[in-house]
Formats: sequence, structure tokens, C-alpha cells
Amino acid sequence: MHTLSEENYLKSIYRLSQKADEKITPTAIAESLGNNAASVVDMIRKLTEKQLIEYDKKKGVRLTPQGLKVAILIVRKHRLWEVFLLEKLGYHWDEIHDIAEELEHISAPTLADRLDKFLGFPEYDPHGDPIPKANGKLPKTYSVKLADVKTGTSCRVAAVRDTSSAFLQYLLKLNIGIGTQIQLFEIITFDQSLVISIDGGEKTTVSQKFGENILIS
Amino acid sequence: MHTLSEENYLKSIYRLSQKADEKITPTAIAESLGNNAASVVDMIRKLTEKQLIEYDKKKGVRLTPQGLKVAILIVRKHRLWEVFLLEKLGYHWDEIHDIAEELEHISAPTLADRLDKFLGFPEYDPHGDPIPKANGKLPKTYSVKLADVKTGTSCRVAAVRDTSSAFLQYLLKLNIGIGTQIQLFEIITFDQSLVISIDGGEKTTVSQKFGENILIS
DNA sequence: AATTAAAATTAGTCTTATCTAATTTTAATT
DNA sequence: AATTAAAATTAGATAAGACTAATTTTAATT
Ligand SMILES: [Mn+2]
Ligand SMILES: [Mn+2]
Ligand SMILES: [Mn+2]
Ligand SMILES: [Mn+2]
Repeated sequence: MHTLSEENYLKSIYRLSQKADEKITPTAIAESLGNNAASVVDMIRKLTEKQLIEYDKKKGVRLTPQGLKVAILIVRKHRLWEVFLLEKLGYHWDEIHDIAEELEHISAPTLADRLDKFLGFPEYDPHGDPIPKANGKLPKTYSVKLADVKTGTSCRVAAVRDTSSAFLQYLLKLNIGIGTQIQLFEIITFDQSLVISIDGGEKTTVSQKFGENILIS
Repeated sequence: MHTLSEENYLKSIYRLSQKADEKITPTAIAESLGNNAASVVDMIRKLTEKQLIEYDKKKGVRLTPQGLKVAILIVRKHRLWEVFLLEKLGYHWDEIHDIAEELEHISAPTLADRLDKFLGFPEYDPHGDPIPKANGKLPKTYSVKLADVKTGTSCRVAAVRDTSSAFLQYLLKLNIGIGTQIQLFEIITFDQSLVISIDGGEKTTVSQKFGENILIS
């Protein structure tokens, strides 16, 4: 139905649309995909013809309802496969994203729904990202960052924003995962470093950047 | 590492090499892939340069040890994914092949081995085809056809040779699967039709073509 | 051996998806 | 308003992988 490239463009546009209410420009898409802006312009033309997106110089790129449906299904498959890879095949959370990037493009009627059922209808993927339901609805998305909470607060890790290997492996080393309890003791005035305890353990200091990439509940 | 097309060529060459000791010609590959012979010649050049195959006008196309390894891994993944789709996701045996054609190209270190372990190290796929082991070795492959046995013999279905939807759905309707017991009562002289009973049930007549596509043990 | 048919190869075309370089349009800044 | 910088677009090139049509090679048959 859609090529691998088309699907990746739609997914990228979807992800950009989730972020802020900034308009989605060719350059933004180019950056997000690591492609040249000229290539993006070509693909915008193609996807517009297929009525998967609309492009208005003022409003930027928008997914049509049709395009949105496609994009959400890809994200759904991506996150479900991530759950599979972690829970059933025993991969670690820093290894699954790249494999899911390939698996998300497997297309077969009812595949996502069967996988969903097999996995017990998980609501969040291993990084805490919400898994779109069969009807396209998203579970509650967490948005409060660890860097935003007040000193003294105790909270739980709900999701990670950065899913790079570097960050995930660091978290693994610190014994931090989804659900881990974190207490914030102090914010260093000089550079906003955070003094925290992990699951009630010893005090540890992490950077502001670190705190920006942990979402809590 | 290898493109989707390259992998499909290697797999096709491997399957042809398994069949008989006929030499593997460009035309044979073209037919098996539904491609034009000219395209095959192009790819033969490419795969030869990559040292995945050797081509000699007299000996035909041969996989190098390197190419063989790649081909076997693809077949391994294909058949393991078929087991997964049937046993874990509940697809029927006529639906899984096409999905596995996509899944077999997913590449990730240790993926096949993890899947193998998760599935309990199955030896045969849902169509009775042997699943290559991690070391590349194949379990015993069945080769005796139902059409070859003598009247009066009782045997069990070990594998199907034709894996088309048409055949598999027909078998589903007849309640025949891997392991089903079949007794041969009579071979009709006129057209070699077979009179059989399925799991000890009533006598049924099936065509010679049918008998050619069931492998028994 | 000559003829014919089939198989293999070459030459050239097409599509998809990418790129670089050049140009035009839009936005920001003096 | 003029200038400058950034963004968007166009033009043209490239690579992979397929195709058709033409040609050459090989095999089969008279
Ligand atoms: Mn991911
Ligand atoms: Mn994720
Ligand atoms: Mn198959
Ligand atoms: Mn099979």
C-alpha cells in the first residue's frame, strides 16, 4: 500500500505534530529524518497527491485523517513490537528501538490487533510511551519532567524522552527504569544539577539535561 | 548489510539448490522470483562481486559458503516466524507464509536465536518444513509422497509440498494437518486418484496431484 | 552440417528515492 | 525600505532494481 519511505515520512510528521504547536516545515521534517530538504519537498508532493497530507505554506504540513490513521498504526506497531522484544525475547530497552523501526513496517491484516492481544493489551511501551489503541486513541501521555518538580518531591519514572542508547544504558547502570521511585533533594543553583535518591537509595547527582529527559507521574 | 532484493535472490537460489541436482540457470531463478531474466543477469553480477555466489556457465549458479550462510539464516527466520504467527498470534497455516516473507528480512543480532528459544526450539514449521538450527544444520527432511505409498499403507502427514492458500485451505476443510493419520485404500487405475481415510474416518477420494503434495512419515 | 528454438546477455529505458548546486521566496535585521 | 540570512523550491545527477527489445550464444532437431 505505502512504501517504506512514505511510512517513515508520515511517522515523522506525526511525531512532529505531537510535540509542540509549531508548524511543520520541510526543514523540520528533513532534520527529523536526516534527509535533504529537497528530498522532503519531493515527498511532500507525493504524499499530497495521495491525500495523506496537506501542505500550506502558512500552516505547514498537516496529516489528513487518512494520513493520521496510517501514522498512528505505524506507531502502534512500533510500540507493540518493542514490548514484544523486551518481554518475550528478553532484549534490553536500549536495543529494541532499532529493531522495532524495521518491524513497524510489516503489514498484514489484524497483525497489530493480534500482537496487542498476545501481549495482554499493554498501554505503554518499554520507554513509557503510550501505545495507540486499536481505535486510534492514546492512553494518558505523561509530560511533567523530573527537572520541573520542586525540591522534596517524591515521584515515579513514567517515561523517558530521550531514547538513545547512551541515555538508556546510563539509566540501566543507575538502576532506573519505568516505575522507579525518585526523590528530589536539591537543585544545585549553579547549573541546575539534581540531587536525587533512586528507590530510596543513596543520594546521587544528575545533570539538568538528565532531568529534562525523565517524565514522571 | 544486504538489500531485500539480494536476500530474496539468495533465498531463491538456495531453494532451487535444495530441490534436485539440476543446475541453477538464470531462467530458473527468473521463474522462481517472477522476474525477468535480464534482471537476474544483473543481480548475478552483483552477487558474484559480493562473493555470495559463483556463476559458471557449465555449473550454473552456486552459493558460496558465505552466501549459503545468509540464505540459511533467512530460511531459519522465515520458518521461525511462521511458527510464531501460528502458535502465538493464532493465524491459520494458509495466512502465515506471506507475512513471514516480510519478517524474514528483519535483521538484528541474535534475533533468530532468541525467537528460536522463545518458541521452544521447534524443529519444523507449520507446513512441516525443517527449521535450520543455529549452526545451520537441518533436521531430517521428509521426502516420501502420499502418492508414492502402496495400497493398504497407513501413514502420517509430515509436511506439505505446495503451500498455496488454495491447497492449505482445502486441507483445512478436509481436516488434514501435520500429524494427521491417513490410510490409503485404493489407487484408481484410470487417473491415479487416491481413496483414503482421514484419521480413521470415512473413505474420501483425492486427486493424484493432491497425493503428490503431501509428504508422509 | 544446417536450421531452428531456447537461453543468456547486452543495450537502453523507467521509477523511486535520494543527493548537490543553483535559484527563488520569505523572514529578519539593520 | 534596503539588506541579509534562512528556508523553500527547482533543476539536474545518481544508484538500485526492475523492465522491454535486440542481439548473441548455446542446445536441440532436422
Ligand atoms: Mn522506539
Ligand atoms: Mn519506545
Ligand atoms: Mn513459508
Ligand atoms: Mn513454511
